[in-house]
Amino acid sequence: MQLETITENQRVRAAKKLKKMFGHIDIRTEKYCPIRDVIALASDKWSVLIILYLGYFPVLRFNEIKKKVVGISNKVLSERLKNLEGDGYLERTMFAEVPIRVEYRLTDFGHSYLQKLVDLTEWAEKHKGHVLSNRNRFQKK
Amino acid sequence: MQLETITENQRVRAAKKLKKMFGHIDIRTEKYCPIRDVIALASDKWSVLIILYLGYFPVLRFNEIKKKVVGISNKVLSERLKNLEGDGYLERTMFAEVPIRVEYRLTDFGHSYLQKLVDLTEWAEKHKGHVLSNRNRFQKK
DNA sequence: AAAATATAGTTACTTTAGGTAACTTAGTAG
DNA sequence: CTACTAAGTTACCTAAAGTAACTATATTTT
Repeated sequence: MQLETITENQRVRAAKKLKKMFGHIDIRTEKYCPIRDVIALASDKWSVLIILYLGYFPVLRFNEIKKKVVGISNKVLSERLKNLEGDGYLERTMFAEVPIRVEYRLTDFGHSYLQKLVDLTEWAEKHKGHVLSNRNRFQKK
Repeated sequence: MQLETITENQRVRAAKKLKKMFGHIDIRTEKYCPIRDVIALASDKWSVLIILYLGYFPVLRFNEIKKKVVGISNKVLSERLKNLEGDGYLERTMFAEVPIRVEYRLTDFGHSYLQKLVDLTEWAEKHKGHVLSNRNRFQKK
């Protein structure tokens, strides 16, 4: 099993940031909580996969996304695209051709979020072995 | 409205990382996908809030978490704690007192994930105004 | 002229996950 | 012997997610 190497320094920095965050925003009473109101919409697996694919392929059409994000249904893809567009992560361009053509691409804001997701994905890729072996061991108990 | 300032450089770096990721792991065919198998479990709003609170308050008991993570039910809190423990983010210590006492704290691995969540939360905090004004405008259409 | 094709969805229906509230367990205090 | 406490669990109900068939529209094929 892999040893985690979080330094004391990193831990202290995180604690400081949290103190700042929890000091300024009280997640309980704040009208807008960054987790509940921002992250919650854009951090489910489908949205994350959509954004990552749009980070890799700058322009994708509805059915292209559907092929890449294996397992997603029309209904959920359509919902997620609408939400992500609504929150400003991506833009939708419709061409009045027949059959209709619609293109999706990340906005600048979407690219800003993409940076965070790439970080997170790298982290997950690095640690997935750890998670999965833990999960296995736990289930056997 | 706020202007996003993602440099061309950052964008290129993200693209390179993605190329590397998409080159090595094919999210479609991989047996274990970091998004579907790791991130998906630990990125829902309840899990994120639990981990952030455990980052700020190093040790918390069941009912303490429940009070802090306002709105969570016993059932969901219990489920999330079990999942997060199972995947190795936190450890559970039970004291055979009466009434029973149970303590939760982050593992080293949990602290490693906490770093990413703090980053993400900072980002969300910084950009929540942007998201919410977009959302508003979009709904009015 | 009728039928088939293509894309980007939508709709009706089923299944699963999430939320609500009452209940459980065990030992101590009154 | 009744009440209380902490940490859950259980039964029930609602909301979200998944499934599969359907729609609109103009072009292409038969």
